[in-house]
Amino acid sequence: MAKPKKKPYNPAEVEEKIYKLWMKSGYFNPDKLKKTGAKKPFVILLPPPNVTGSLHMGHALNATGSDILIRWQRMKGSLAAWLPGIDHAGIATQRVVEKKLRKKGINKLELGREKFLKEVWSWKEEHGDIISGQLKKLGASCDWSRNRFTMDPQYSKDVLETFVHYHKKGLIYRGLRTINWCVRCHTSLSDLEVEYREEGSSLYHIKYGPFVVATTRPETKFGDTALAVSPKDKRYKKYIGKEIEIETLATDGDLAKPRKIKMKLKVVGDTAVDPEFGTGVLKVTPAHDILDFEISQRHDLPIVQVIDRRGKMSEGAGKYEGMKVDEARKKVVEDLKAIDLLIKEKPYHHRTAVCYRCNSTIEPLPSKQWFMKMDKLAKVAAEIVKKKKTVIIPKNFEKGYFSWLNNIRDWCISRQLWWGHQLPVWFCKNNEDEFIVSVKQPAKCSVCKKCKPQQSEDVLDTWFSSALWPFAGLNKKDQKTFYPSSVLTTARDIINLWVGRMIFSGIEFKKKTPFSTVLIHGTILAKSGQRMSKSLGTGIDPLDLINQYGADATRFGIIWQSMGTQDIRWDESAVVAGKKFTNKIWNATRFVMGQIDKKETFNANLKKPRATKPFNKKILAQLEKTKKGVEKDISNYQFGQALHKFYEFFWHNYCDVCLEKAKNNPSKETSKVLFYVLVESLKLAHPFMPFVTEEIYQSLPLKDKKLLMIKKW
RNA sequence: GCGCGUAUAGCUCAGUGGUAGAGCGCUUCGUUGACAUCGAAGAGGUCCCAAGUUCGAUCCUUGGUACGCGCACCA
Repeated sequence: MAKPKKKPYNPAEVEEKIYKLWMKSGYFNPDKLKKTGAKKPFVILLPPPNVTGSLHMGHALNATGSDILIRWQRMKGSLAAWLPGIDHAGIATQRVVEKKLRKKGINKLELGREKFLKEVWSWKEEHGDIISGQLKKLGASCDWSRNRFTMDPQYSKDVLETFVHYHKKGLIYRGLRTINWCVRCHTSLSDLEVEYREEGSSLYHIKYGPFVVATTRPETKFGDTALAVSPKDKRYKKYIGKEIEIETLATDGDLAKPRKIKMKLKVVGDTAVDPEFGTGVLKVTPAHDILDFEISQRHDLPIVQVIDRRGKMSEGAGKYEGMKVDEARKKVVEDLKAIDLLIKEKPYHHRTAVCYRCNSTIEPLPSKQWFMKMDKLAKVAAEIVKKKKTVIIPKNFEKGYFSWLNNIRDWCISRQLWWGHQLPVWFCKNNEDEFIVSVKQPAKCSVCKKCKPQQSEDVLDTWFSSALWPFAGLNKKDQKTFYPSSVLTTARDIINLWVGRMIFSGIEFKKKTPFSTVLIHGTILAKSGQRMSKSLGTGIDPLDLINQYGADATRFGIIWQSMGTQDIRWDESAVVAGKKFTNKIWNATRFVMGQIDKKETFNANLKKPRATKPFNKKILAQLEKTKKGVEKDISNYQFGQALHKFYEFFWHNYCDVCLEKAKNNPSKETSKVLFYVLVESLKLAHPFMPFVTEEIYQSLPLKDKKLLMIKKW
């Protein structure tokens, strides 16, 4: 006779049901948790994923770590609160919606700001919950009743009030400066939003009168307003402060006939110039290079713009006007060669600035933008970490943090986008540069006393609003309970972009650092060691893993590989191990239940049974040791180590030895011990593998049992 | 350029100043009572290289090499 097939544990049948059970219980919400006697807040902020995002391995790693901490603390009796939310992600979202409209043949500009924003909002309504749903699939026990969006009315109000606050304090100003301009997104970017890409290019040596200048960007030469040398450079000392006459490329006349023209250029001495580089002479092009702009400010040099906002040569470039920058470079080099001003061309490895969102070239351009003065705030942010009010784990990231803060420039906070928090700035219609800063629209202009001022078209940098994440949009009572939070777990690439800014914002507005610990987890890489990315085809979708192996197995697989804060070369075999392990727990339970008298029920407050038999004594001792080890590891954020300990105990001590012994020595004592160890194991495993443990727990013959999720640790 | 990290089994990684470990994979054997998503047994390692400290180094020190990452205004 054929043996009936046994059914292994099937996560698909269990997970959704269990998540609903948790949601229905309300214990994700600390208000409800309070009724169980929980008092001491333990708060984690979910780094708000972009509204455009969908769950990737980084999110999954981050969320699993946070969920382990939150579930552990909840079981330990803390008032555990995991506050989720979504970031409006200015540039990213605007791009997505623009693309979508373009496919339908709709142009953003034709549509107009108001209608475009309507489109973005409806896109948000449609997509805004996707990532929350994916986090739920992973088992994340966030307090969804407090789900925030960075453009919720209250959140937006807090953002605008922050702007007004800083402006009143004199920390926000408007100014014309050369800033990073993305020619595709058509907006300014902060220094932190610029990334660099290695590119082979050329270093051109060009004749400038008595000098030779080495540059990678000959096409910007029409915007030169000086030459700069190091004040210490003996070769050039005599020229400093003088005007020299040079021969250069003319911008007028026939494009086909390059010719020379004479012009005068001032020579300045500036310490920013490295005498060792190139020829030691720098052409100062204030409009198209940020360093050059700074030099121009120190020496009071004029700014001549020759490239426009589309990345094309502008009027200042004369006959080259309208050419794309790359084209112009080729042509200018050709022309310089033709008139014997190009000395040589050397291959050169160069790092080109690109937009962190769209990856296209950044063009430094002069533009009127809003800036935040950073010197004082940076000092505050550094102090907090120096004094260990906030501890960054691992410690070596502190170095980068400090070096960023020590060399910081003012933060460009305005963006030329439509999607975001529109600046609470109102311009007088009769005086271009006069404005009023106010959250509400002023009824009458206080400058000209006549007009109805018009709001600035700009919006704020997304990171300006994310900087307020630890408290913005929360009501007063919640702020009191949930600020400051406990641990922030996040990826290393946003330490400065986000974490540092949250720290000084927290001090500015709440007088306390927003979190005592920042845990920087590793990065999950492809097995090849490459970065996981969709475009490289190296990405792994955690949802595929969940569908194939179950959420518990996926979490197991991630945590199994998370040893401390090391990067992870992703290996799916760990998820396979996780699936086997969930099944092992499932089957061990079936065995234990078979050992127990069917009519017997246990008190939910199970006491440690007395053991006389050696193997029973032994397993109880091993359990205690494992508990201690797991507890210690979780406290130290060593999630992988904790999971390995539990695995070793459950599989190799409990199942391989203890259960086998029990087969040959059945007794009342043994079954009591087996049952006790099982229940304790479920508790230990729950933060790591919440679904299967809860499902089993619910099936146990326990009187007055509640949820494993809130079972006392 | 400066800073940081990593190098241990076929793969992904733990670990320890004194016989080297796990998961996955592989080999052989084992299916009538928890589990074949299993059990038992096993193969598989110059612990990157060199020097130093030490009675003893995979571990500590120094110097290399390789790979990865971060920062910077070298035009």
